[in-house]
Amino acid sequence: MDAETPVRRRRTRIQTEKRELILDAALDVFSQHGFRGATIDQIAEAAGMSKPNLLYYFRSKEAMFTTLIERLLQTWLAPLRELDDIGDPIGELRSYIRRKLEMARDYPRESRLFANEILQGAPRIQHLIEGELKPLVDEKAALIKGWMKAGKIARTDPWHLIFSIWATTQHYADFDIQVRTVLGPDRGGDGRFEDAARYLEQLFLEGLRPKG
Amino acid sequence: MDAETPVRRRRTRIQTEKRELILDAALDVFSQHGFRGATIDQIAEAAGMSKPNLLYYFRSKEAMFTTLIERLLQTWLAPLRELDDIGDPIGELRSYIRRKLEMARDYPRESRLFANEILQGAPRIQHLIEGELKPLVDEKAALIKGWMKAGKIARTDPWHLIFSIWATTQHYADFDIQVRTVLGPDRGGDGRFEDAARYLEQLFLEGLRPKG
DNA sequence: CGCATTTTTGACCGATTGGACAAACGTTAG
DNA sequence: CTAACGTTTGTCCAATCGGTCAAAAATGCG
Repeated sequence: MDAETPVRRRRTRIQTEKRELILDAALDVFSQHGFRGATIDQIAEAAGMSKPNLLYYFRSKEAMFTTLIERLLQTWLAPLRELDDIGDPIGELRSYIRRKLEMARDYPRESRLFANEILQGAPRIQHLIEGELKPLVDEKAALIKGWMKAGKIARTDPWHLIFSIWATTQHYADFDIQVRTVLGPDRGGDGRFEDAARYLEQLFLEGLRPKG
Repeated sequence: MDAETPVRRRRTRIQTEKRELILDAALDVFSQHGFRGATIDQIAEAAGMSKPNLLYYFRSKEAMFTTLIERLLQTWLAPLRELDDIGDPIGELRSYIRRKLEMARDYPRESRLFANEILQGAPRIQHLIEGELKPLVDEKAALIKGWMKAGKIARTDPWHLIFSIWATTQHYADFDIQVRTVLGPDRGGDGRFEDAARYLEQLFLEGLRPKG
């Protein structure tokens, strides 16, 4: 039944707490070194416990990873789920971009872990991309297409529009080192996310052609 | 003197050929599994030779990787180097975006290898980012800033503009699996790069706000 | 308290890893 | 032919890996 915990029936308070502790440490290590680059010993040390103790709460390294990434995907897709037909389309897209950028700022580990998995060809989550992500994107693409037909936003490809929002926002988490290095000590500080937010808003709404 | 080959003075024709063969195989394996995920045995098999034979041409796994990524960075930055003040600014940016997208299409292995390294915090190429990439970006950012002052393109942040071009184009190499899965069998075929090119041109030039 | 259950750990194991090394093989110039 | 040099490989090694296991420690419970 339960493939992750050694306990069949019910989950102890300690088990719940320790599992969360381990998952947090595992997120640290996995996001920094990838699945193969991470070792159970590293995760154990980050969690402040012994290796066999980790394997008491998770049956394998793989189990930690899948538990982590399945949970992660949900929070990662939440902003897209909230995209709906209530407000005005431009405002909806603007706040979606803003929320995705905030997630890149506040949850860079999650973004990197996801990026790492996709980079390697998504060997462990391909079924989730097909079964969850694709249907959601198709649904939202249809919504966006409706906005285009109604003349609310410019006509273009909704799928690639979503890709470009993902790419530009997650770039600030996944390529953080490069961004900060290129921006330098002064411009690469905490303010870089506000700069990015301002820039992206202009890019997506106005483009680069001069107004004159 | 030469830290990579076993031969001090000169490089044989066989050495030159075999080193290229190995580097190509190494690019395959490294780009798919990352540095730690790749094994010398995998590279050896991909190159059709034995493991000790590999280590005759490259003193270590690390030597293969650094040789590969240092060379790669040059070709990867070439399109940005070509950005200059000759043509009109809009056309320059448009062709830069097109060339970067073509590179994502034609050299996905290089893109993924680079992305993988940056994701892990660029432990092996940080000096290149500081010493080569940053100065180049600063130089081109100044060029773009001149275009803005001259009213040739809209005023915005040149650094983040460059980031967004990198992010959107490389996304089609690095997140290829996700892109193809989400687009589905029909739209995710070979035509996806033309669709992306059309979309990105509109995004960067016009943005999403309707013209009416 | 005493007993059962849960939690923790030291010791250990087989497999895989990057790499060393010497011997064998191939090639070429004298 | 043969000596010298470049190339290739079988074998081996220490380190590290994910994971097991039995026993000890802690905890909960009557």
